[in-house]
Amino acid sequence: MAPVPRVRFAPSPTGYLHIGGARTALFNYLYAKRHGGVFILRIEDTDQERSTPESVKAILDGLTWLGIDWDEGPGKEGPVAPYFQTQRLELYKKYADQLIAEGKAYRCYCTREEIDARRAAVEKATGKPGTYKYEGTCRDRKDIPEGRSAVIRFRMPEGEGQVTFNDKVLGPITKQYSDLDDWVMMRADGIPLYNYGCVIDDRTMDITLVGRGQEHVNSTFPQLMLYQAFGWKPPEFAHFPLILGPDREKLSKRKHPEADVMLHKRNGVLAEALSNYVIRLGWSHGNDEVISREQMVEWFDFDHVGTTSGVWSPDKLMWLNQQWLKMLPPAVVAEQLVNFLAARDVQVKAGDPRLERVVMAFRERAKTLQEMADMALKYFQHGVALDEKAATKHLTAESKPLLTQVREQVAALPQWSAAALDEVVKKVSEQAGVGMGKVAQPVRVAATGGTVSPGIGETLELLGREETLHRLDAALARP
RNA sequence: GUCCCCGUCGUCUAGAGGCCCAGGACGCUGGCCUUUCAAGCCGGUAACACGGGUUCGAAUCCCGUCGGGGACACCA
Repeated sequence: MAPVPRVRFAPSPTGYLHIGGARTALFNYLYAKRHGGVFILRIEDTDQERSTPESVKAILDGLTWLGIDWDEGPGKEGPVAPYFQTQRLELYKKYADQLIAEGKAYRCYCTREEIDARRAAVEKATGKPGTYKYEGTCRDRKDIPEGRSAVIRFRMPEGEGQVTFNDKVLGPITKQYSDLDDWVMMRADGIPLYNYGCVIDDRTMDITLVGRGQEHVNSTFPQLMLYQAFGWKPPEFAHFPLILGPDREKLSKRKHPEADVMLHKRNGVLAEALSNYVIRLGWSHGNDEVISREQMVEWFDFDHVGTTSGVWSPDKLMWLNQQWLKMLPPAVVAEQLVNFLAARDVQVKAGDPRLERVVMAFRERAKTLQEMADMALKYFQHGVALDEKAATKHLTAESKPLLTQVREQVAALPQWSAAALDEVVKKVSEQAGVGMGKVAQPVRVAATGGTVSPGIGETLELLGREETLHRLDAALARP
């Protein structure tokens, strides 16, 4: 009987939720849901300088917005709590002591300055960066130098050897011992470093599979050494391809503003669309493009996670967003549109019947809620400014009599509906013996100020009788 | 530089030896529809990095070259 899969997302709270992190979270989440497992959120806040409570909140908010809810983690204390690394310090100490007692780790009294100097010397001598490896100065040190604090280093086994693991995405990957060194597990103040804290937590939280970005494949090896030293069976590993910016470098907060999940929310992207887009970057299910959360849960697997990094494409995100704008129930979209209208000083109460009509009218024209709000703006305002060019072209001496007819007939309409309004335009143009455009365009310009809008009946219906008549009159009154 | 990973249309990808002179999607583009703009529908554009093997047969397997990315901290 296989144990219940337990996976985790372990962000460090040093900023907003990153797109790459969001996808890592989503992959893990889907894997858990798919296999009836548990999705754990662990906060790796051991970087004292950079971790902030605001970042924790930002990450939680981002995940929540995307509909990625955790089974255990902050606010959802479970059997292996706590879920903040800074609250698990005794654990790290306990296991470090054990390793030291067994001679598999040791205290190192070299100061940071000494190490830095030696590294600089080596790199200067070889002329190559990244070639420094800790010499093992304190490996067999017996004395305890006065006035010096000690970090704890892992003791790499001597001699030939290699570490291998079978990645669920990449396949077997191997590293020679000789490429590793005695890395620092814990600082003098008892705060663990990533590779150490990560292993202790994954172990003590009963994680069965570690899914993370490919930037972590190299850190898997020292981590594996630790499992070996403790005699623990390591979890499975799955490394996901990176997401690249337009410059083909790893999407980073520094260089790529689009790395911010919530920026997209602010831009009017739907959570459904963003997660749909992001999951297709690095994973596929045949030719399917528009994928619901339910389908993701049903279909997700590591077999179809790709091995190659993907480039962020705003075009496709926009296309997907519109697909979702059209697929979601109008009421759902309307609810979100309210905020975007409010930001434009249009106060509409959620549930206002006009909202859903706006959504239906503009979801085929807008790619984002942002655009939709811009387009919808003038339908909620009183009166409209006429675009000069459009007015000059369409509000002419020839068109005005037609406009007047339309005005009279719609005023008398018993039912203010798009169909009835369209019928009026049709009738007027037929009677005048002109094409529909000859009537519809002047009406459109009068009603919206410009030449572009949804179907004319739809447009007038949206405006309402009172506002329509007001605008038609205003246009007619124009010299 | 060292180590690790990767290499199918501009981009995201399907493809697990013959179904592929390579399919879908975005983008771009021609047309249809049409009261405008969209949306929709139909069509076009464009790729297996290169060179060697293995095999009756390779985008798919192996090797090399080149190219790209990632990691090389008392960050995560």
